[in-house]
This record gives sequence, C-alpha cells and structure tokens, in this order.
Amino acid sequence: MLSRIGDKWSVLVIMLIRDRSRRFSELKRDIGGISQRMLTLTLRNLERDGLVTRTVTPSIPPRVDYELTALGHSLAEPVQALGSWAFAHMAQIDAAQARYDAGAAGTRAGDP
Amino acid sequence: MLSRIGDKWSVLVIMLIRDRSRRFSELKRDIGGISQRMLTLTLRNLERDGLVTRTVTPSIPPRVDYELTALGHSLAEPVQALGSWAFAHMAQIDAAQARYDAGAAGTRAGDP
DNA sequence: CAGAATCCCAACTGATACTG
DNA sequence: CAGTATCAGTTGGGATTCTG
Repeated sequence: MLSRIGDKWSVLVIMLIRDRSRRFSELKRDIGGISQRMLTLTLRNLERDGLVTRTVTPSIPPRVDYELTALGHSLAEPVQALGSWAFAHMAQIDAAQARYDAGAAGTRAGDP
Repeated sequence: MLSRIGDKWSVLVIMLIRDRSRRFSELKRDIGGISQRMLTLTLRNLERDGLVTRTVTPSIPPRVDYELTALGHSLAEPVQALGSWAFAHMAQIDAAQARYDAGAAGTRAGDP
C-alpha cells in the first residue's frame, strides 16, 4: 500500500478528486506534466485498490468519471496531512539540502 | 519531498529511529532485506533533507549513530498516521484487489 | 474523448568486492 | 564496522500511434 502512496501521481489524483468527481481529460489537464499513459495506470491501480470508482457514460464522445470511494476518502485524510506537512516544511528542507550540498562541495574547510 | 516519503526504505528507517538512535548495522539487521548500499543511500538522503543526524564516533571499529532531528520527528507523525491507516485497511484493500482481479479475468459474466 | 499497444532510454537496485 | 566503487539486471516513464 505504501507503494501506492509513494506514487506521487496517485497522491495528486486523490487530492484532485477529493471534493468532486473528475473526468479523465480534466485530470490530465489539471495535473499537467502527467502522460496519459501514467494517468491511466494510476487510475487503474487506484480503482483496483478500491479507492476510486470508474463510471463510464457510453455516449459519443465517451465520458468517464472518477470519484473517491469511502475507502478513498478515509485515505485522503492522512494523505492530506502529509501533503500539508510537506508544504509547510518545504522551505526548511530546501535550506537543509542547500546546507548539506554546500558542505559536501568542499569537504575541506575554506573551499568555495 | 513526497518522493522521499514514497521511498519505502525511508519510511522504515524513520519508523525505526523514531524512539531512539540506531547504529548502521542495527538498522541493516532490523530492516532485513535492504542492501547496505540502499541503506547508505537512504540515510544520506534523509540526512540531506535535514531529517536525521549522523554522528560518527571515530573508534576502532568505527561507530555511526543515526537519530531523528526535530524536523524528522515532526514528519514521523503524519507518516505514522499513514502507516496506521495502511495497516487498518490492509484487509479491505486486499479484498478490493481480489475482487478487481477476479472481474478482470473473465470479463464475460459467469466465467471462473 | 478515453484508452490500449509499442518502442526505447534513463533511473533505480541488488550483488559483489575493496578500503579506512 | 561503516562505508565506497563497479557492474549488470529490472523497472519506470515518456513519446508515439492506433482504436471504439
């Protein structure tokens, strides 16, 4: 399961459909940077895990909506918490990385 | 940052050193299944992110302890929440997957 | 519009051997 | 003990093309 959470696309999808159902193309557009292949795979996996439902409307053109299940909603909470943490501490982490990288550059004292 | 959380090894390490600092070999043994290479890389990244401290004791044999920073501890909480969720809903997810896979096998009705 | 299939390169990872 | 270095195998993910 952690592998699914670890998948950044899954997290983004969950966040996006948390409030309302979304169409495939809508997700693709809103996420931006995801290939349709990855979006398809991500949604399949989430569906397989019982986290989202897939509703096909057989019209022309076809239409598919994705929505969180109850299970999906219960997951969305801790995921959201993690997201908030990441957002809140982004600056600290960037700073830490910069510090670390600076130190690693010249392992000897007064280098750069 | 999500990429770090997604890394299963990172999560395990964080969980393990949450209560007390641990030595390299201790982590390797307790995690089991991780190569020393991956453990090294994982710890490096966590250190770079400012989530763990690395304390070298230059004795013979050498000794290195890893410990969570304050930042690391603040991350451990939401991570723990997520872990709890995963554990609590493991059965539901397995069931959902089994159902999905069964359905996928024979897309036609009464197949298996 | 939504998705399946194919190709192909890059990144991650494990096993092994060597060092301070 | 705690790494680093190297090699080879597996996987991930993007771009492209084709359908109902």
